[in-house]
Amino acid sequence: MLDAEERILDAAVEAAAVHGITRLSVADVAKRAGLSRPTLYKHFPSKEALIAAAVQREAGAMVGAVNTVVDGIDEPRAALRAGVLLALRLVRDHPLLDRVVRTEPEVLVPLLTTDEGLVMSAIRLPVEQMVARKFPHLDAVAVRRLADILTRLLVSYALNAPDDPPEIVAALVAAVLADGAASLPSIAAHTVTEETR
Amino acid sequence: MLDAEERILDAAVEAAAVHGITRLSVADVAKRAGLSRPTLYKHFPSKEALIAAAVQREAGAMVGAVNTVVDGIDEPRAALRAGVLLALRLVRDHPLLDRVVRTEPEVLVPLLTTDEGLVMSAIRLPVEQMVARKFPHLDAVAVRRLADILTRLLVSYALNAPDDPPEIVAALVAAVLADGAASLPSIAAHTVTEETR
DNA sequence: AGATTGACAGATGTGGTAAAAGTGTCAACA
DNA sequence: TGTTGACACTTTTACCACATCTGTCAATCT
Repeated sequence: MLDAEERILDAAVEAAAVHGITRLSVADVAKRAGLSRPTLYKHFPSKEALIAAAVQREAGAMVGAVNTVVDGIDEPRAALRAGVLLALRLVRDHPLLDRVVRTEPEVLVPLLTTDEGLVMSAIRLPVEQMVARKFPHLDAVAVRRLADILTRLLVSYALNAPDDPPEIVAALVAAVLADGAASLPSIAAHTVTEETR
Repeated sequence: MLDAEERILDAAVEAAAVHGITRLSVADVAKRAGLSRPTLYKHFPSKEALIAAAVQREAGAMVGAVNTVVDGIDEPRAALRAGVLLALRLVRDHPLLDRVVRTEPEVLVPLLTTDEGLVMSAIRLPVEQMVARKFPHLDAVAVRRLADILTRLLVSYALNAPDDPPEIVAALVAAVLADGAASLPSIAAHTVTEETR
């Protein structure tokens, strides 16, 4: 049998994807995990801690996957494009994130505005580390600023799906951030077909 | 005496900045404009039309100001920087916009997500036209994509104020979009002092 | 003993309703 | 012609009874 806490986190993500974040109840999570509420409270001290652990696990998995892809490519612009592409696909295909953005986006507002941009700062850290590894010639300040721009674009694409497919967007962002507007015409239609998995 | 409709729009913006968008009442607007509700309804057929006219006027003024500044500068990167700087200052100093983002950002959610990104598409049009004028060597598709990125960044900065001052952000965005990451180190501290008005 | 659970107290959220405020439109007035 | 008090209708607010949920026991089971 899987680790109990992993099973509980799976149940939490599943329940949230079905009923939404605002309607998430620990009774529902416990039932899906095959145990009762008091047992669940032995593993997680509160509902808030349960949610925090779940989002941390989901976000960590995404960051790890993107990190792996990025580190497997030497050339900065190609690595950037592959990382952005994977990130776009992960957020688009994540059932819970998709559910929240589509049906209850208002819960994201406090995370994006009030809490000093909690989401922004959480995403910016791994993004900044990746940028630092791929653009070693940039100093720390330039890295931070480039990471800020990239983070804002990623959040924007996650909240408001672009018209173009992820392959185009990834190639576009990588081209502009790496080489500026002058490199834009190099993003031709063939990029789509050859990159489509 | 000023034109009645202009006075009504002034009153509407003022009332919304004080009481918020959700608490905006046409009785309040009428009182501030120095007339009664029935008279106000002679000028605007409904509350919805009044709000639409107000945001259209405010947005139009901003777009016009940015357009003027951008068209006064030939060099693309400098024009881009000046336009972004002015846009950042305008949104930061706009009392109503500031009030909405700070105290009732949830009203922005439907505008940014559901309505097919009504705000995004409204802002993208003038941005796209400016980009097309300043980067004439780019084809229509490249212009649209560059404008999309610029629009997303502007909206992001409006919703979530950056750590750096507008002068830095403007120089940064202009440098990256025009020439890519390689041009980043050229954004030094002197840029701030010499640009601060 | 260690893990699990039914059951409880307090907090939180839901549904329904009556009062209040707001919208849009008259006919009457200046 | 331009303005407004007053009206019907809709939407919002305030309240309360009720249901649900959270977090924590002591009791139960293995």
